[in-house]
Amino acid sequence: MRNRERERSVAATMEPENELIAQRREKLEALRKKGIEPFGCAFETSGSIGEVRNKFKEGEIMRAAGRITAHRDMGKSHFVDLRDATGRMQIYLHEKEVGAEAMEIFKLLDLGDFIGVEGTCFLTKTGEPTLKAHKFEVLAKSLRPPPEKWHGLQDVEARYRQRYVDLVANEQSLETFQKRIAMVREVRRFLEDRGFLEVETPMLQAVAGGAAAQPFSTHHKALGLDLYLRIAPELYLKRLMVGGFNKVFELNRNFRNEGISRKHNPEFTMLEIYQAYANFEKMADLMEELICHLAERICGSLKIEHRDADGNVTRTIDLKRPWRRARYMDLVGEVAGNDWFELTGEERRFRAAKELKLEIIPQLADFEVTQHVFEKLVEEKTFDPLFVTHCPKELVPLAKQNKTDPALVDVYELIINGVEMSPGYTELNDPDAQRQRLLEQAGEETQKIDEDFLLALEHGMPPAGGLGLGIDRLAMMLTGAESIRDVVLFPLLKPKRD
RNA sequence: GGGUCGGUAGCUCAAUCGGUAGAGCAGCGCCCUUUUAAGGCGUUGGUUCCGGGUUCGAGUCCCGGCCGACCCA
Repeated sequence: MRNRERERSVAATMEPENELIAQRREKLEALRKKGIEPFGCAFETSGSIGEVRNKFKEGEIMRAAGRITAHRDMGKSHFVDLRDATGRMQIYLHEKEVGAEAMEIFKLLDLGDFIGVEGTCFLTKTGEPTLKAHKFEVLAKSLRPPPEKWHGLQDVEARYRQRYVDLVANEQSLETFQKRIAMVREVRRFLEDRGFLEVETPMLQAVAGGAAAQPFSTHHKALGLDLYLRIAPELYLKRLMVGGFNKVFELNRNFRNEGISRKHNPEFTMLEIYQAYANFEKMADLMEELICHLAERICGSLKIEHRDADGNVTRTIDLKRPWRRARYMDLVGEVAGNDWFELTGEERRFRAAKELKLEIIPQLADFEVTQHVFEKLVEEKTFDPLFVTHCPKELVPLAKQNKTDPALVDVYELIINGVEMSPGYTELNDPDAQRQRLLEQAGEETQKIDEDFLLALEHGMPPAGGLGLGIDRLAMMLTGAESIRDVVLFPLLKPKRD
């Protein structure tokens, strides 16, 4: 009694109830009146639905549990689809098998409810593997109706806000996330097989270093200490190099307090790898190998096809090795004229604006004008893999300068699918040069100097290669997602208010 | 931050020039013992995102706001 009263008051505090929800609540009560607890307990299964389907053998008894996603009512016999993330299994229900009482309970079930079934495997006329139920249990009642069965959940906002509904209603969305999960698993296997150790370094940092980005700030009460969520793990992974770890990686979240776009979520997943005694070229080889491995494992091919909603191929990315490697200056020359670097700053601005039709705001430094040309005319137009090497040092303060041209750094920037996918460096391990470079950059980028990191370098860091890989962007490339929000389970949105 | 587009039943979508808000699915009732987007007959369901304004009359036009998508910065 008391329970029921509490339930009513819970219901009453929520939004005005619609008829469909009210009906489901009535069924909930009706089940309880029959002595059935609609939010059941543990149910022994023969495995996930996918596993039951694999083990399926005519005549054998199996137990499966899942969500009811379809009901085909033939009068005395009923067909029900049971689903979980591993697949679908058809259940056949008939009064002869389960008894009249169970059929009364079955009438109180809805699409979206969870049940557990024990039944005999058989094939229908059309050859569909089916469990002929002899008993079933109610495992959980769903109080809200599922989306339309054919179109699924289309509303983009609802798909992000209620991803759990999206995953149930849209098979394509489920596939995308399963691919992402497989990708992350394969990255770990690949690196472990090659002797890399996975490490965990601080996400709360007193100085947010390792990249030029706005951090999120927070506060530790007990220490009275302002802290930042990390924008990169780089400086801690390098401390581990100092500590004697020669091959390490970290695969986890970074946070950047900046704009949200098709390519940016404030929290995103990054892989960083460091290898002692390597250089950027060795890291490029490793990256090539890793991404090809992932493509083969997840997509079964090095040719990745992106399709639109109608299934037409909109883009094909060819990952066939070896991947092109070209110098930054040569690539800019290809699109902006081979004399680009002989021009004065003024001439470059003029050409970029007038001939190349780019918007050049006056605040840009000279190297930023060139970088803008690079981003618009090279990066955004390059879909097959391209390693851009020997970038200007202003762009990369943590990499080693080139021996023959100190204006350049020994790095690659890997572009695939029109976006920067992975940077790789020959890491700077000279503490004095590192301090100088950070000071040069700190002026404009408000990057504070991490003195403890410099202290670590003074203890000696072996020469090393390092790389980063944007896992979200890689997932977009491998799944054909147009937006990062389609590969992040719960992307950041403004809360909905009344 | 700026621009463009969008928000209609639980879901997917209609609604002509400003003139009674509709359909399919889901739900509910009935028929049907191998269906699979099951089928047939009937039927319920609306704060048209929110707040103002114009008008005899607003889902539609105007202003403001909220949320989202895309583009730009």
